[in-house]
Amino acid sequence: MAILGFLRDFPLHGYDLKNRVASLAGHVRPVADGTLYPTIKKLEDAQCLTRRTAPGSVAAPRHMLEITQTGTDQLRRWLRDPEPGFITDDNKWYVLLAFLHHLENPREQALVLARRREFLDQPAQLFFDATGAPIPPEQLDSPFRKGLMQIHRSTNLTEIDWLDRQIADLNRKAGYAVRQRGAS
Amino acid sequence: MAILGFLRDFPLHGYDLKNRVASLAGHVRPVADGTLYPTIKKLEDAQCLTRRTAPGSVAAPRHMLEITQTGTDQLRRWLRDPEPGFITDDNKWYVLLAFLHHLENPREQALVLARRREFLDQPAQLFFDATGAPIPPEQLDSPFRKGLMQIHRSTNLTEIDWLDRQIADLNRKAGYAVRQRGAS
DNA sequence: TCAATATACATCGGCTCCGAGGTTTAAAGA
DNA sequence: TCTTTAAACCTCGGAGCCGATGTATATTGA
Repeated sequence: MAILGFLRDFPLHGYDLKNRVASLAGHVRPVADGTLYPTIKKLEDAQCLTRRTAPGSVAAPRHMLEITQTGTDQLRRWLRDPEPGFITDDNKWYVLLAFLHHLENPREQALVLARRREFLDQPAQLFFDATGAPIPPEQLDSPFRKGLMQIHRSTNLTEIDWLDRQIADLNRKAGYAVRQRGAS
Repeated sequence: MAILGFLRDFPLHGYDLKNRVASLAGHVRPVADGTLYPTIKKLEDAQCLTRRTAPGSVAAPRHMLEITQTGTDQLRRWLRDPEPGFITDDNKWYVLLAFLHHLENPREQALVLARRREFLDQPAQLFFDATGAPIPPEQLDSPFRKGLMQIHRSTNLTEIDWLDRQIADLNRKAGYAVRQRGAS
């Protein structure tokens, strides 16, 4: 998703892509050559991108990669109907968020944000005692577990706040679009 | 790490472990049978845990798992000197945090928190333009990328705040310990 | 002039993990 | 009584990813 997402902005060669992906997701977990290049080849085989050789600006020749219509469609499908992990795993969610603007319909964008919002709403019950009964945060003896839950709750609230404002914004935009279509 | 961490609290059988791991890390990404049971076997082979069969309270017989001294040592090594991913990947970091109390020395605990603190300190530069120049957050045209960076910064500050208070606390504790040893 | 470095691409073995499928046991319901 | 459900465990094939290794090219600097 990150490869197609970046290529949707402008054509890039593999090495550049590697650095951009590394800056985004890789801040957390850098992407290895052995992952990137086979993936590029897979996307090429699937006709999601095309490559043409260009002289390297500094050294070896580059393969300039360009996204195709097929690739754009694929990217939009991934964004519109993301796999569960992209909603529940923060790392993946951030990657998705970084390219959500490529889904051009504000109503569809809002739907994706709503899925995340819904996920954040369910209260996290992380720890249980020997009998299986949930332990409330204030009864945890480990200060680290206490902090873990504090941080989790606080960051969730921050994101929920942003999500709600964003969803309202997008629905307003979608509403205008409908009214304009209705008026024309 | 989660398996040994949970077993350090009290003995459990595999099925129970599965639910607990799923509640912790699995809130994000549930753990599959095909992952859990081979891992238990690996830990048993490495003498990190022992198992004895007990009648199932509800149905099929259970394998009660108990952590050994070797397992405790291994757990402490993982906690004391975590792999980079456990510092930089939020999911893994939260798992580590959930069991950090099993590292009993407050000075060692503080050192781990300091590693996370150091990581959070480096400013995240996530996006670049076509020339490779970094794009400042306020110049991003995508509201999602803007929000992404806002949330990232805000949650980082929350965690940094907690980390600093916690590290100070732990060092105070370690200081008392030293003074007490010195006075005796 | 020659080595060292950085750019840029590629492959391969190995490891981890998942999901699908399967087994056994006991309780619950029809 | 018989089926269904849930608990509890296990295995295997395949997919994905990583790290090591290797190659070619241009610049830098000793």
